Amino acid sequence: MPVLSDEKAIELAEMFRLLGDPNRLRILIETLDTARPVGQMAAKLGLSPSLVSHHLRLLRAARLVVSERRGKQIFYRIHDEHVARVVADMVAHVNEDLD
Amino acid sequence: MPVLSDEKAIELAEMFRLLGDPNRLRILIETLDTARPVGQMAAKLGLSPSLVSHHLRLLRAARLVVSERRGKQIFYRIHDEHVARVVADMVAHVNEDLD
DNA sequence: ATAACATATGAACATCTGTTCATATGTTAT
DNA sequence: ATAACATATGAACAGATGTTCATATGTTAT
Repeated sequence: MPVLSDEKAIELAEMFRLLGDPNRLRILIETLDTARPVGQMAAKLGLSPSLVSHHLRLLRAARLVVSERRGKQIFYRIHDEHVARVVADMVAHVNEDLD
Repeated sequence: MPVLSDEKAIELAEMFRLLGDPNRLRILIETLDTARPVGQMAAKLGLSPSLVSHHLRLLRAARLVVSERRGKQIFYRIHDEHVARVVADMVAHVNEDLD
């Protein structure tokens, strides 16, 4: 992890920033195991479909999730395994507070 | 990655949020390979010592870095390998934009 | 003790960000 | 075409956040 260009740092930070909101993070986590439609996530998480859609737009623009239409619904799933690992590693870190 | 409690989600998001600022992320990355004093990082990154100190306080409070005094200076280094891996994985994701 | 150095802290401000609400777009039925 | 459903979009507002500046604390020398 040597020198990192400022541009890369900004791009990286942008990714992390998107994971930095509780609701947006919960939405992303929902897409980890399988593709899910907006309404289902909204219902499960107790959020308005509008809010979930707003968050998914940001996650999609940052290539953290991908979308696919199936009939009336639009399914979202995680973009790739790297993103899943990022979340998993942070979970491991948080669960390590037994100091 | 099944169900995640709301409290855990908030704690997780807080970690990611801290990595979500470019300057704060660059500071954290400086501490990845070895412990570094505040002034050195400030000089290298072109930031004021005050700003670096503010950011390090947040990173330290969130247990993302640990500090150690050596004489007049205070050295900061990454808290553990999990955090380092989180950053490395996200770097891998960003560098994968060859779709 | 005083000076010089290194870092920390608090307040203040401008900017950014998540959320809500209303409305629009697109899809599948009747 | 119309209705019902699913998601998207835009504006607007309240609250959060990064940065600066001034000042304080702590450390090593003289």
